[in-house]
Amino acid sequence: MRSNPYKTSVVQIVHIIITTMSVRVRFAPSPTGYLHVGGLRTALYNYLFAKHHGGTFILRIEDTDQTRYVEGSVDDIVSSLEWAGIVPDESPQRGGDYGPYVQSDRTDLYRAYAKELIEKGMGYYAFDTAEELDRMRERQKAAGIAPRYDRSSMRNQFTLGPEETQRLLDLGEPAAVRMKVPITGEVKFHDVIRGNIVVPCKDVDDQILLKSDNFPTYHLANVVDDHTMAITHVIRGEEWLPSTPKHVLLYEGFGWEAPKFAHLPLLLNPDKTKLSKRQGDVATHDYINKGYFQEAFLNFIVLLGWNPSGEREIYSIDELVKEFQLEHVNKAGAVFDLKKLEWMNSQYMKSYVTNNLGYLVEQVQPTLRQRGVTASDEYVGNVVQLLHERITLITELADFGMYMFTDPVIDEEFKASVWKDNSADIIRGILDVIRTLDAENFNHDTVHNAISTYVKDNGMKFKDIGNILRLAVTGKSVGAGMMDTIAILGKDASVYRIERFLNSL
RNA sequence: GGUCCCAUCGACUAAUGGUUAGGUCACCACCCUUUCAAGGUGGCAGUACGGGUUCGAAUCCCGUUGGGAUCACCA
Repeated sequence: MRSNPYKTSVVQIVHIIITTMSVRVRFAPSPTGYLHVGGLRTALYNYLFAKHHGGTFILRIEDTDQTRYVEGSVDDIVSSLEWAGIVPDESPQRGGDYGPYVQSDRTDLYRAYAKELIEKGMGYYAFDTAEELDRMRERQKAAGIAPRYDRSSMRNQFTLGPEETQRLLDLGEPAAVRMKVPITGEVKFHDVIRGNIVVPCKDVDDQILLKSDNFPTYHLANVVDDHTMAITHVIRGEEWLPSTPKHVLLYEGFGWEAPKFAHLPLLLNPDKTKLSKRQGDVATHDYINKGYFQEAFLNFIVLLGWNPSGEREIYSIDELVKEFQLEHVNKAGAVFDLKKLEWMNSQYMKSYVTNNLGYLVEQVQPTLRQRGVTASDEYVGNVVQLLHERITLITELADFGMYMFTDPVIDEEFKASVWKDNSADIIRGILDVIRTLDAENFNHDTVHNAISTYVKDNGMKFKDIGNILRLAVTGKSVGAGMMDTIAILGKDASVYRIERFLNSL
């Protein structure tokens, strides 16, 4: 195939024409808390798929359960997506031609379609109370059969008859609308990631479509919305797979063409269960607050379930858009491996140090100010450069590198382990050497040369002075190379620190 | 328990009937070295099991086992 570039390009062009016609996908979270990292990945895949095909990415809020609504969660979702750079083309905030984009603003629609379903004989009224349903399930459980709505024995329009049903309706009795699932036959559908799936109708429950509070359930609302919003591909988590037959049946009932389905593998805890709060941070804002880089986090999360080659790890968002293919999404769940995330973050750290140091300085300055430290951007940049290989998160810089901004605190344990009788004399000697250096021409090389000469002249090795010099200048046992550290501190600060240290002896 | 989904190194994955099963994280060793890192080199380690189909199977089919999801007037 490679040998015929002409053929390849024609195939590509046809592919592009077919697939860029009008891909429309949506991310549809419910405002019940924060944006889960699994949700972020779902949004990312939707976004990449849309952009890859030149299509439209839509944000829709699924708030049909009023009891679960959590104040502020829409803000969290929107701001987290914004942080990630996953910006919807249509959304409650932006609007669009297919709005409203909040389900609670669309309830008239769902009611009308529920009514249509009843008229078509695909839906029916049910009057059972929560207690009656509980008892039904208990009976079924006792009998050892699967809990399922028993259309033939419960209080619904079939067992009650048309007159009684109408009477109850007129009385304003609380009524739900259920889906009338065929007794026989099977539901077939195709999943882009998993292939063909067949489920016998007898295993599909008569799902509630419209609750007695007149709000729709997810099942009705998502089908109606996806159809009316002209969604072409439903890309969602695997947890929706078991209820997809219901949705397919609804599309058939309405006489609508169903969108293509793609069910994404789950994100997993280390013990392989569905990623949960109990075993670590699951909110996107947790990772934002910890200071993970946006690009690193996205890069990490996108590779959880999808990989364009297996030979490369670092991808820019543009490359991801270019490479993304639903067909290459894995079927099996992926463990969320923090260690690899940290590695990914440090890779980006390194690249920012060489390509975008200003970005890092911008991130560090607020945390320094919080600790009462004022330092120039230039100096902060130098320190970031000096220490970045020793931290994984840029937010750790202020803690790890505080000794570069304030008077050192002596690590007494370290001191005890390296301090010898002649140490003070050596430090004094080095201090004298540093004093002779030109403050204007004070850098790694001049410092290194001067100190090396001193070491050699006194018949020592660098090993003999390294630790005590570090102790005198930084107070700590770990840190960047001493010559660089002293050079960045500058002559005055270095002299001051060593003098201060000697005075404290 | 019913239904559905899934199964390559410890983890993320590549290999879509023909490779000594490749890469990355983690781990181990060595090198570098003034500490700690970073970096370099090398190593450990995998097709869950059993049957088929085929000249040839990680790859296709069946079964077993294991794991997961889901079974609400939640999404």
